[in-house]
Parts: sequence; C-alpha cells; structure tokens
Amino acid sequence: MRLLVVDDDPPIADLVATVARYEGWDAVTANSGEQALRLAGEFHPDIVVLDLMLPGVDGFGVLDRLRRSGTMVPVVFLTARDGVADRVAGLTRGGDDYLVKPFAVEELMARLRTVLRRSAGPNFQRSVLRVGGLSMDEDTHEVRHGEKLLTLTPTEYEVLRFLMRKSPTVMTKAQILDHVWEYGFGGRSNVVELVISRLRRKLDDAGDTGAPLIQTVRGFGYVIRQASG
Amino acid sequence: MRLLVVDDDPPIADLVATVARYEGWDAVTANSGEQALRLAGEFHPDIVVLDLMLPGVDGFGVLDRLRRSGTMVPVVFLTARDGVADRVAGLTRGGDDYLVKPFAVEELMARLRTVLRRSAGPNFQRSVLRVGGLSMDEDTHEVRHGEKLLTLTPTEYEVLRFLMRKSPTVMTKAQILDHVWEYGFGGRSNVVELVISRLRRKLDDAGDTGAPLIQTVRGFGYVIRQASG
DNA sequence: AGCAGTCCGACAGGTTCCCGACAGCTTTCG
DNA sequence: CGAAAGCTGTCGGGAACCTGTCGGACTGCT
Repeated sequence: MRLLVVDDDPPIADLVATVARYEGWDAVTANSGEQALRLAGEFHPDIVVLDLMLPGVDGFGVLDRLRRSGTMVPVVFLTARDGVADRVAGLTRGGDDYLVKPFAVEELMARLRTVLRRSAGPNFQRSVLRVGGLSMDEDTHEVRHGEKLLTLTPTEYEVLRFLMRKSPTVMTKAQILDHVWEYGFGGRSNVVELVISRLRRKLDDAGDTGAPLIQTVRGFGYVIRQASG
Repeated sequence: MRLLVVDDDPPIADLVATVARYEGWDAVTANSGEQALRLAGEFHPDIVVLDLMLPGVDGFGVLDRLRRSGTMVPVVFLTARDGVADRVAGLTRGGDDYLVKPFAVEELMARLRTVLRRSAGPNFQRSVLRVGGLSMDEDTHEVRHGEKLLTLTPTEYEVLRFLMRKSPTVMTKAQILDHVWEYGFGGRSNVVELVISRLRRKLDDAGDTGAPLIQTVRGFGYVIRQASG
C-alpha cells in the first residue's frame, strides 16, 4: 500500500509516514503543494493524507489539480481544530474523510484503512476484529462479548481496538498512550490503567468468569488474548 | 548491522558500543549532536541510540535534522529518570522506542532488535527463543516449559532471556549481573543466585524431573541447555 | 575435616497496579 | 439557551506483588 503524506510541518508528516511504514506500507512525504503534485505523479500513491493549511497552493488547490490530472486517488484531509471544518465536510464525498489536528495516530490509520476498503469498490468487506469471544465491527462500531452487546465510550473503544489489533502482543502503557491519544497529550500514563479498568468492568459484566480477557503483564503492559495454558 | 550511539558521557556511549560489537555489530559513538549528524552522514547507521540530554543541539534537535536530511533511520532514545518525562510522551509512536537511564544493556539490545525487526517491513517475524523444551516469545511474553505456561517476574524474565540467548555458553554471575541489571547497580552478586533459584523452582514445578534446565557450573557460572551426559 | 562456593527461607522496603471519588469539559436534550 | 447527562483525566489510598539483604544450611572438592 502506497501513501503520500502532505504537511508543511515535517515532524507531523514524518510521524504519519513512520507509523504507516510500521504497518508495512510504503510512504513518502511532501512539505509543500508543489512537491506533493510532483510526487503524486512519480510515486502513484494509493491514498493521500493532505493538510489543508499549506503555504502557497493550499490543500483544496492540491486536490483540484490532482483531480484535474485525472487521479481518483482517495484523500484524507487534516485540518486545524477551529479551521474550515464545514467546508471540508462538503468535500468528504466518495469515501474520502478528514481528521482534526491534533489527532491520534491509530485513528488516522483506522480511517485510512476504511477509506481504502470503501474505495475498493462495491464489494468491500466488513472489517471485524475477533479475539476470543470478543468481536468488534469497525463499520457499525458494534462490540460484542459473546452475545452481549457492549456500550463503550470513544476512548474505551479506541483502546480496545488497539489491543485487539495488536493481539497477542503485549503493549506497554507508553505505547497505548502514544498510539491512542492525540500527539502532544501531556497526561500521565495512569489514564491507561483507568481506561483498562473501566473496560474490564464492562467486559466482565458481560460474560463468563474465566480468565480475564485483558491481562496485565506486570512490569510490561497489557495484552488481550484468550487464556491458554 | 550498523549502530550509531550518541551520548555526551563517553563511558555510556562506549558501554553500548562495546556490547553491540560483541554481538557482531558495527558501532560508532558520538559525544555531541554535531558529531552525531556528521557521522550519520558518513556511517549510514541502520539504527541510532540517542541521548536526549546533549549539550548544544539536544536530542530532539538531532532527530529533527536527521529527518530533515531524509534519513528514516529508527531511533531509540535515552532519557534521565526525572528529566523530560513529559516530553518523552510520543516517542514510541512510530515504532521508535525509549529507555530510562540507568538502563540494563540487555534490555537496550532487546529493544534495538525489536525496533529493527519491526522496521524491516511487513514480513516481520515473531521472535521465539527455544532451548530444550523451553520457549520464550518476546512479543507475547509467553514463556512455556513444554505445554505449561510460566508466570515470571520481570527480573526472572530478563535473566532467563539472557541465558537462553547465550545458550549453550556458560555465563558467570558477574556477566549476568552486568548485562541484566542496570549499570551502576551496587548489589551483591548473590542476587543472581537468588533469581536463578526462583527460576529453577518455577521451571521444575512445571515439568519433568530429568536434569535441571539451568545447570550450575561450579566456580564458573550458569548455563541453560539440554541435559547431555 | 575443612573450606569455598552455592542454595534458598524469611523478611522488609519499595514499586506497580487497581479503582473509588470527584471536577472540568463536551455533547445532548428539552 | 440552559440544564442534564455523559465522558475524561487527576488524585490518592490500599492491596498485591517484586526485589534485595541477611544468614544458616548444604554441597562438592581437596
């Protein structure tokens, strides 16, 4: 999967590119609209992450020129919190999407995956994560433990999704914090403990009394997996 | 594998470089940000260990300039315990990692290996160590003796990993102490005996009554290997 | 027998983890 | 628009767990 990231702030562009590479994608970055258009022609990305606040040609301009050159590559926009959210909303047609800065990297990756799935055509598949008796439908946002439907808050949902995606690898609290919370979040990492605690209560309310689904690996972190051995 | 170590404290930089060379890597050290940038250009490391507390250009500055010059080399950061804890948030995000000083050299090497494995692309493999009937999965942290799943404390886990990695070489108590405990640890070396003792109990509880997995080589140290003769 | 090396029980201090209570903020609803 | 409901993060107490020290018993070698 080939990703072009366009942002005039190099740390942000690199952050996105690095995470994408970590997931096994090819990623290149551009720091201006001109460079973006040039790279789009050479690199032929499957998807583009595009900041709207660019010096020179802005994000909309880049999009227009991309479309005029015949590319139907899907685009996910980045915007500042108080910026042009309304105008963007009108543009998110055809499987495109947008995200407000500062964002959480896991959420960006999730949206990229969704847009790619949608743009693959009418025969796109549901994305359902399963671990043990737990299932999470990323389209409907339905989370079930066995038959029981759970009601999760947004943060709980994101933490659970991250753990399910990484299962059965143990994730440290720092990794969870860094991937699920917005970049620049200054909180202490015991917020992770707290969300885990709240998640566990909801999971346990909903089912069997066997080994807990979210296990603590003392001194290392948390992992979600079926009890074994 | 090529490693660049950046730390203004020469003994620390040398310690890391020495251990890396002992593992068969090429390693060079830099004691300032400027030197680090120069070396990065000449030496083309595959991975960088970077202290955040540098005189002159600090660690973040070095990282920024590295990235700006187009290098996507992965980085493992070193930080003081109480120093930049808040700014550290975000460092595990792109697959990079960080470690708090004072650290244990084996833990640093383990993290370097992990980061390298991940950044190698989509085809990364689980890292599973095996000796005799014992297996250790470094991603899931699962340790098994035969079928039986063991529950190890962090120290026990690190000592066992060290012995398994070095198997079938005999390691002295001093070597175990120097690699698995933080540098500067002032304890007596019989802590090693104690951890070995605790490990043996957990291993023996879990299986056969044949020759012990962790053998004592009187006067030299310990070794883990399959019984033979 | 004597000695150096090793093993490991018991204990105390320190660390990590869990989670109740609460307050600020955002979203929803009337 | 204001109120109510819901969400999120901070604080802190308490429990569980981990680790190193001490010291006495034990082992293997000479």
